[in-house]
Amino acid sequence: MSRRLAVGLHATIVAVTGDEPRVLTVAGGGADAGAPALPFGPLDPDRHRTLELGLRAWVRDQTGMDLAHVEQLYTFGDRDRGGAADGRTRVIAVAYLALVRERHPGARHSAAWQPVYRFLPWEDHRGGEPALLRDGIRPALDAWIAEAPAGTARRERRGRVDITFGSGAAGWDAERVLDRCELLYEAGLVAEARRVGAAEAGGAGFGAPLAFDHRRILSTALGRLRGKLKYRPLVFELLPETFTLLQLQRTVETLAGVRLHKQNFRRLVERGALVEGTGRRAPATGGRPAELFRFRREVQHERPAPGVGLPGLPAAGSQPPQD
Amino acid sequence: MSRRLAVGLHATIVAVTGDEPRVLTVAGGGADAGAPALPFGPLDPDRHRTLELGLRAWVRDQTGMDLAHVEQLYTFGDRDRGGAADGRTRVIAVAYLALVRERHPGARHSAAWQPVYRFLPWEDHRGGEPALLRDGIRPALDAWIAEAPAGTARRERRGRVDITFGSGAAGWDAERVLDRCELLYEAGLVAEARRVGAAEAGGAGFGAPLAFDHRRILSTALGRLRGKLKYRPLVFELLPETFTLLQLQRTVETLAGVRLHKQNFRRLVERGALVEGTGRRAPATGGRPAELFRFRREVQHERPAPGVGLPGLPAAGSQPPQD
DNA sequence: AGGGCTTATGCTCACGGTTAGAATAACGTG
DNA sequence: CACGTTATTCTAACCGTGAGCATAAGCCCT
Repeated sequence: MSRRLAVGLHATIVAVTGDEPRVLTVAGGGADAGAPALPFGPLDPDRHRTLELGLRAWVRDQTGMDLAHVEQLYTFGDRDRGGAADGRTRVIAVAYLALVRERHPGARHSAAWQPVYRFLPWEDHRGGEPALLRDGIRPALDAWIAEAPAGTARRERRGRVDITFGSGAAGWDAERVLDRCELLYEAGLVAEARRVGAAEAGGAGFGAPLAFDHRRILSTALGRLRGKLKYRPLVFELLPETFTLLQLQRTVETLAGVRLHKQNFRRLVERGALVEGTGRRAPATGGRPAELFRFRREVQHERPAPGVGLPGLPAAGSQPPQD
Repeated sequence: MSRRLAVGLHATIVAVTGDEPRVLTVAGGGADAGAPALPFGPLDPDRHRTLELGLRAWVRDQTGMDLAHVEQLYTFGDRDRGGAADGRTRVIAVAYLALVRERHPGARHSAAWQPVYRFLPWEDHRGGEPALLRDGIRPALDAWIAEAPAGTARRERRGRVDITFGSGAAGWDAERVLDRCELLYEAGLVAEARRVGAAEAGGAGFGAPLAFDHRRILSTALGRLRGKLKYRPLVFELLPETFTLLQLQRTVETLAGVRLHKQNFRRLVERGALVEGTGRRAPATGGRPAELFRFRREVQHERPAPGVGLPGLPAAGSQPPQD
């Protein structure tokens, strides 16, 4: 009996409000009835001329939202990834990342904004290493390492944990979101993990539940976003027309999950000519009032890789001496 | 009348032989009967548990090749991208990049290795800016710019050309392969471009013809490969077990399309502990014989982002001072 | 009005990595 | 044995980044 094929267009719609990155979720259907899901809709081969147009169309239908920045992330097609109503259809998921400015509360349907770090609590290092990571996840990972037969297999596990969670000499690599997610899946430490042992013993796993393989998609989105901040002026899609440099910094920190040095951040942004002052000042919030800045859209036509610059990697726009 | 959906798995299989990157092509079917195509096969929802396994399966079937490194690139789904035998089926293409070591000549089918730069001749800057670019493409792009109505539209085009082809203050960005490809499509300067004007006037366009939208896929592959070299030890998938540092450098240059400073390349590779000497020396080729090196597979478990380091961007593994 | 708090903004210094070459070593050949 | 060729080592200038000090400009309180 040959299965049918369907293509689902999945949207990870991200906004930043109140120092917190948020993602739009809907009430999850499917097996995991209770868990929220990322919104998605099927590709209609007749009506949708391109995949991205298809995505935009049904996001508008379902939420009334017009997406600003949209980019494809990855295509998931494992047979057991879920997402099919019946057992007869194989659903391929093409996942997208979308950024929206205003926190448009959707209105219709069951759509709701949820803090991203509810689903990936180990990713927020703005206040240092989260307690959950130190007291919950690392010990659980150590146990998972110890479970493996001593020798190569165990060393293998230890190596992976060190690299992805930055336990060893290496520091925390903010972009390895997906690697961490996959590792936690494998170790049976997230809600959806099918592995019985840890789930039964330690409870439901870390991170709020998400339907199907949507935690993987969300992880891909966050990782991509963090990486791309460095060499693309994506942040500005999430900010209002004018903003203070601190607002800008907080938004970046929020997504990167890391605190940044204020003066240096400032220097990078200004030297990169990413913004221009508007002369106006923001309403004071207790200290000296800050100047309001505006994104200089022209940079995109001036420099090859304008980004905001995160620690660990030099701003990608830094030019080698132009001989 | 509702169309059927099909998913095609497309492989960009790359090897490096004789200082030249090569890609495996097959005789192209479809509309553009003469042009070679990238090999691809349909996803079988019943037999293929994952997309990648599907790809590996039919590549083995068709060419007897076992792929080492395989990674997903992008999913193309425009309605007019071609690839369907009849008009009733909408074919979504999931494109993959695969690296193989030995230049296994395929044997069966019409598979053949072709130099990558035959299809993207403007991408090879190892001998300085190629003549084709200076004398053919840039003038044609200037004409395309001049075609636009003066004002914003024209400035827009000029900006895009400057950024993607590095005409202005910015230098050549080796990774923007896809941007350049898209721009040439739009300007009607590649073989498959449907735009009548330039194609009729200037002949068949630049670059050897490729079927369907496969030039786009190849461009995506080369761009990704160039980008990833910097933070992943991918080159070693393409090299024999042992190699000299010059061989390594040539392979990187070949893919990056750029010449590198020998002494510095050396220093980066050695300081990054990517390789270890084997004591043995290579057969002399006219000068002092070089030592043979071997890839240190352990690095992958030691440092978060081991790559070979290309100019313009610091080696991605460079750590900020660990407090 | 002035001290004290808070946030914004400007500036400096040291460190480490990168660029670009010079200089030296080791091999074959005429 | 000089010479061309390739390998390998080493150095000096330069630049971006990380980190912190110092000053400016608002508010609130007494």
